[in-house]
Amino acid sequence: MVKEKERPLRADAERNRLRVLEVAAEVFATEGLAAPIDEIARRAGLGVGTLYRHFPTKEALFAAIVVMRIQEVVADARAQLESDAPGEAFFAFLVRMVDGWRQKKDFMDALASAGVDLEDVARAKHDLHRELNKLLERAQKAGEVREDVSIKEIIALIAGTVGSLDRHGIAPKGRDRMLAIIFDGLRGPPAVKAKTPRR
Amino acid sequence: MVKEKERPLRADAERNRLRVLEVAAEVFATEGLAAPIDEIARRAGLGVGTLYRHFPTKEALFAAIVVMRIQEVVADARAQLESDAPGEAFFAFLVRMVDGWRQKKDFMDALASAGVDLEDVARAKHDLHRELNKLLERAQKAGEVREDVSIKEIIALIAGTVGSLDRHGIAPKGRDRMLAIIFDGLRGPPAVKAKTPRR
DNA sequence: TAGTATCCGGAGTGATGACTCCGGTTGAGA
DNA sequence: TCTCAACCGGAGTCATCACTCCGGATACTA
Repeated sequence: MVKEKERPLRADAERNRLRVLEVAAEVFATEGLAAPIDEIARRAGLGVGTLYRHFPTKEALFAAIVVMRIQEVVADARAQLESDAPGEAFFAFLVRMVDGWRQKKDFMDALASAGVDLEDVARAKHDLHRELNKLLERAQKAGEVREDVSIKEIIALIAGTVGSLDRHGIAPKGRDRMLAIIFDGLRGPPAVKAKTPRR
Repeated sequence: MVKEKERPLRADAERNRLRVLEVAAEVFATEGLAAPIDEIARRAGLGVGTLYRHFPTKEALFAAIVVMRIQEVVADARAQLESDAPGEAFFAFLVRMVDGWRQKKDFMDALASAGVDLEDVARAKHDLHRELNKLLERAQKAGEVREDVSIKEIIALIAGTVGSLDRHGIAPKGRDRMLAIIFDGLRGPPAVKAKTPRR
């Protein structure tokens, strides 16, 4: 991969780039990935041309946002690694992940492998898995989380649940119960307990 | 609502109607709801006109399939009510629901309130909730499932999880672990246990 | 077997939306 | 201040789809 000589963006260009990113993040979050590019341009007060100069395709724009979001989560995970209560840190992190993702359809769709698959996103996802795994392993070593589960499964569980919340119109109380179920399951033993015995 | 005098469909019409339903179910299941109508018509060996005569809109066609699917699940739930092991019946039912829905994106999208919202679908969903609730309450009375959870939350939990499976590329083993976590959580007590204590 | 209500096929229509192109504008170095 | 590379705006292009329309084909009835 040849590294291009990068000239700093002109002031107006830089300003517009950030504005597009900001507006697009909001629009995708509320309207979903199906939101028209023209709408984003309109809300940002820019022409579509400008938008396409900064991000060559809609997918690229979306990917940029996703990478941004993932990096936020990674930073959060790193912060939790400072905590000296592994279990608490782990579960608190999951709760924050749920709150942070709620109503961010864009991110939900994307964390999954479906859809966007650019190099940047792949790298960000890799980082995410690595950091979360640290958090998980620490909690497992402390005996606070069952041993037989992988971070991939936990992400799927949480992401799926978050996605379900608005799709099924679940109220905050329901959300708490759903999380409680998952958390209890995560704490519980590796289910050595046989299937519910027949009476 | 005025009831129309219904004349039985002509033989060829009836045949085509069923064929459309069958093909559309398969196409939606594999390609998702975004699959073009023309593609369905092509695979069914029919013109689009024929298709639109039987189902006035794409949404109506989709709704018909969803109703069909829900009715299958409802029938399954009713069968489980015959069992004399409430807990086992309940969990076995959930497992079958997961297997049945896997890779049926159409159904997944639709069970959620988002999207289709025709009367027929609403009624079918209502039936589904009613029957599953019987199954749940029976299991709860038998002490096999925690008391504080509603059927709506369980459906959201299962639907979300199923949706996650292929989006996150989870292998069968991972799926089993995810289900084990949820099931353990469902069996466990209403989490009276305080938050993980700080050391 | 003829007559006709019903049904079929698929070209055509209109709407939508991603993306391009280029004449006009602007920031910043000399 | 002058100059021009870099940037902007948005009308226009092209592809995709849901859905319509109507001349021709087909299944029932008498």
